[in-house]
Amino acid sequence: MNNAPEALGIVPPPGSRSTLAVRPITLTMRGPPGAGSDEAGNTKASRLVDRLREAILSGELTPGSKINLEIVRRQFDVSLSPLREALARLIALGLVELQDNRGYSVAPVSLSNLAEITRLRVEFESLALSAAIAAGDLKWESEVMRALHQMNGIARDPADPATLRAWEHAHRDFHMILLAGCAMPLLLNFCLMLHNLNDRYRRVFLIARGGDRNVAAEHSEIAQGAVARDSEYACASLRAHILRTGANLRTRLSDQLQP
Amino acid sequence: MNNAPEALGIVPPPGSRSTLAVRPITLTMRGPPGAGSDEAGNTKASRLVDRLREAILSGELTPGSKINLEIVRRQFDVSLSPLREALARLIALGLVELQDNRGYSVAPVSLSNLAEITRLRVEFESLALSAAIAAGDLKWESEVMRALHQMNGIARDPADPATLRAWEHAHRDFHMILLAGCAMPLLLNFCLMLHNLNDRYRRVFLIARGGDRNVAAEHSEIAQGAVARDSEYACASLRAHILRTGANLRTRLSDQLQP
DNA sequence: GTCTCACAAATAATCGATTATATGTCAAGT
DNA sequence: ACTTGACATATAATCGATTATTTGTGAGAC
Repeated sequence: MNNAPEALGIVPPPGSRSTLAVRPITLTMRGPPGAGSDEAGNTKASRLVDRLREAILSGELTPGSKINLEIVRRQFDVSLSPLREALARLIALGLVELQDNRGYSVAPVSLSNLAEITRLRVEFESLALSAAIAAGDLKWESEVMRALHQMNGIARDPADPATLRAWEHAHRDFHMILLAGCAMPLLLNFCLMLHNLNDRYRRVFLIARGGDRNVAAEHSEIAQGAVARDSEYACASLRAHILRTGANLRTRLSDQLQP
Repeated sequence: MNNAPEALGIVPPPGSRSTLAVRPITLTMRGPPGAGSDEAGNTKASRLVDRLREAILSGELTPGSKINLEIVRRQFDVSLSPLREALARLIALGLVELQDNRGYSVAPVSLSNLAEITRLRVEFESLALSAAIAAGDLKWESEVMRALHQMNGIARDPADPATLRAWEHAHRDFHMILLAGCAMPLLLNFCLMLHNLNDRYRRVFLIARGGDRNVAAEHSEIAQGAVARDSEYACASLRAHILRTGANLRTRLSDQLQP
């Protein structure tokens, strides 16, 4: 036991004397902080992760369906190696599942799954937001306001999917930047995952009717509470926002499940 | 947009008419419920996941170090494909990180990381335990008692690593079974991940001195509170247990960081 | 009719070799 | 001496082909 590390194919990090190293590497997230891990991505596998995530979140890949590697491989014009690697990485995002020797499948949707996502979002995002309000600095406040403005500046046109995607992107950015001040990378990752899963329900089951006027107001409310450092108010607004969306989705989903 | 699903290489789940399917597939976890995803694993990639996880949790793979694919490949006598896939899956467990074109590295350790793990465990496990107590049935109670007995029946002999591993395994099982009644698979997964990360700190930095007599008592306390359906008591005990371990680890870790 | 087994087709998993990218080294220039 | 750039080496990423496993199908037994 406990051989020299080199014997196991690992290279001690630079500047570490023997056992330990404390490095500031971003966990799982690439690119600048606050970016929803959307950056271009240099490798095929990374680009595949982005494309497949989008395909799943948009509903293009049916929830619960099996993923035929050969067909996807041809579709995206890649080899199996990066495809399998990308799918394996999507497990971390909660978007695909794997059964040994039976391949990958798109994460299914269900009422109970939606309920859990909503409940956990309430808990996790409240925790993150209150921590962010306690720890965040002026730069964070500014970022929140920027993201809010950016999102509210995008008009969602149901006829133009590009605007929908752009808004979804800005929306996720807003929520993640709001929480990013909490200085808890693991928690942020969990929140991002839940957000992704929630987005799928919204995009697949909530045919974006343009007149979501109150949503913009809700977001503003949350942001104002945050920059005013009013943790109670901000968290209550955020909770209400999440629960409202959740209830809305639950109705739509149960409609579509027993038609 | 929104082509026929078949065009994108996906196969609609059996029994689904057109868009939806609600299946009971276990998320990310293989094997019977309560098993810490430790089952043999049929594919090389799955076996690699288990072996690499053990290597990381035991500290055999130095925290923060880069992983040289060629060396590991030879070490474990596999090809690159399953190795990369296994590493990609370990991202989901929080044990490795990836930087495009710079390869994989073992997740680093730090005081702030430990602090976050401890804090999130307190939050998440309290939530899960109270939900489990509210929702769990007699079968769940019995499982908890079984896991408790199993764990307390294993004597940890510092001279024999096999006993240490066996206890770690039983310990993780106990904690996960305790929470398993909560019927929130996503939350359970988060708890499992945090538990894994915490285990590494304990195994690497806490040279198991055998006389951890109070730990057994703490576990019994939690279990008794759980089966007695005393949510307050059980959660308080669990919280105290987590915080005690966390404080203990913090001391050891900061000692080793500045020797 | 239905159950079981054997076989065939489909698909998942893996391998060995190749290509692309990053890292280290050294010479030329300032 | 220090920087810059070109080259060589090391390593990560990808490919095309092969192997292993599962799934579908049909013949035969009961």
